[in-house]
Amino acid sequence: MEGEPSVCRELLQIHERPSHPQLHISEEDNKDAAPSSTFTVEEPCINNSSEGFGFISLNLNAEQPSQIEEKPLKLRMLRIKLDQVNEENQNLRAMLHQITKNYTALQSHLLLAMEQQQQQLSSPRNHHHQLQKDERHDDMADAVLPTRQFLDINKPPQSDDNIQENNNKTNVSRKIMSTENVDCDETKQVKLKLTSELAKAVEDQVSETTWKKARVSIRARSDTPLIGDGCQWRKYGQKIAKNNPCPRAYYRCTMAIGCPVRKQVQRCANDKTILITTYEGNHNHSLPPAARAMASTTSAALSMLLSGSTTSTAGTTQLNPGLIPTLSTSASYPTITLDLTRPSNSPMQFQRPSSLSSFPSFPWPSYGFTEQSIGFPLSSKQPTMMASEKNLTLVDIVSAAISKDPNLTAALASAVSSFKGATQNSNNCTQISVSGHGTTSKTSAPLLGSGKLPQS
DNA sequence: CGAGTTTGACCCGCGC
DNA sequence: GCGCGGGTCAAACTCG
Repeated sequence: MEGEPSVCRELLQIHERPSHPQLHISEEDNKDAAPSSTFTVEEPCINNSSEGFGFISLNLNAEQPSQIEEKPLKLRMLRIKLDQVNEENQNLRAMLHQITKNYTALQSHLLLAMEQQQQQLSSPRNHHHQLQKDERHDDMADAVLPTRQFLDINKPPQSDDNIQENNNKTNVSRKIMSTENVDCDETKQVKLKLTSELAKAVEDQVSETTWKKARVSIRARSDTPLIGDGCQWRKYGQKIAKNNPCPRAYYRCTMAIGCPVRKQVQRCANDKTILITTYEGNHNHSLPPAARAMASTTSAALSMLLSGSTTSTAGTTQLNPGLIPTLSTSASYPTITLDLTRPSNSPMQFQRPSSLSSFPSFPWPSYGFTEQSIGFPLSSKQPTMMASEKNLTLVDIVSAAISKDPNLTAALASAVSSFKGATQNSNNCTQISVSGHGTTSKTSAPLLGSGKLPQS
């Protein structure tokens, strides 16, 4: 930098690295600069015609050289420094604008992917084809959606310092609740953003659970022994539990060695068409897209349970008669149950594809599922009816349930709110049950990678 | 033959 | 300490 007008060199360097347009002028540099030099600071600005930053020139010294000589050099230096600060401020503002822009674009992309997934659920013939697309979308969604798996257990107790943070997270939930009824593009964007915030909050909150073990239980009608959930399981035991003639099967996740996630599958004693699947533990590996959706869903449910963050009445006011949270103190561990077996008065209509119009009408409305998409009804006369396409997964049921119907989220909130009060009277043995719309499923395909179905 | 299931035995926590 | 019940283990078994 010796003996040359360093400011000009600096500006050249700035042009060469527009992504980091920092102007650095030291006093040493200006000692070498000729007194008559014109100092030019370029301010970054948003270039609308192309991506990245553009520049506008700001000439700081329009004075004549003779006038410059009259002013102390220190004043000019201060002015330059001031403009440096302004420039940095502008730069940060521009970067923020760009990030916001990218974020919005990403959200739109995610929304589009979610809509495509819903369409895919409605048209099972495209199911396989769409799976590949979804996988690509899912890679992108990884940056937004939480990767927290089914549950977190054995986490350290929540400290008092986290209470304020939790309150903030609670506000995120409330914000989502409060926007449920508004339906416009802008609101969709806001909701999507808030959902993302909630997902992050979920991830944080779940890790702060005060309970050693917590579970998510899902009740769904199914004639088959298992409902696929995107994961690979191995049965390691079976037991006849008390007060239930139906055996309880124990499964362990085999997608990775040492994965601690387990699940129990048992039919309801009162209604044997209801299959109760209970998840426990936290995957120690990456999940396939379907299982990841399930993980997000169950984590969200569990998070609501663990945070007790639903003192807001926004959720309860939107409950429809089919979403009736109930409380039980029979569970050994804190358990949140998503009951997808009860019918509701949802305005969403059950769309029957024309190809199945000969089948009788079933009373269970669904979260946008068609009979075809959920693989139902399947009579014994049609045992080979699109087995792969009709593999309704638990992911489909629960994810669609929550994404399609905000009332289920509200129901969760309401249930947790009730639970919060209930836990004051009972110790860690409270079970929450949240009833959603009735969905009945019948799957013909086994679980991923599992060659055999358990004979429970 | 390997992967997955079955099933009786065993372990462990909890209540009395 | 004892019994009960839920959960897990592991050898035997099944299946492709």
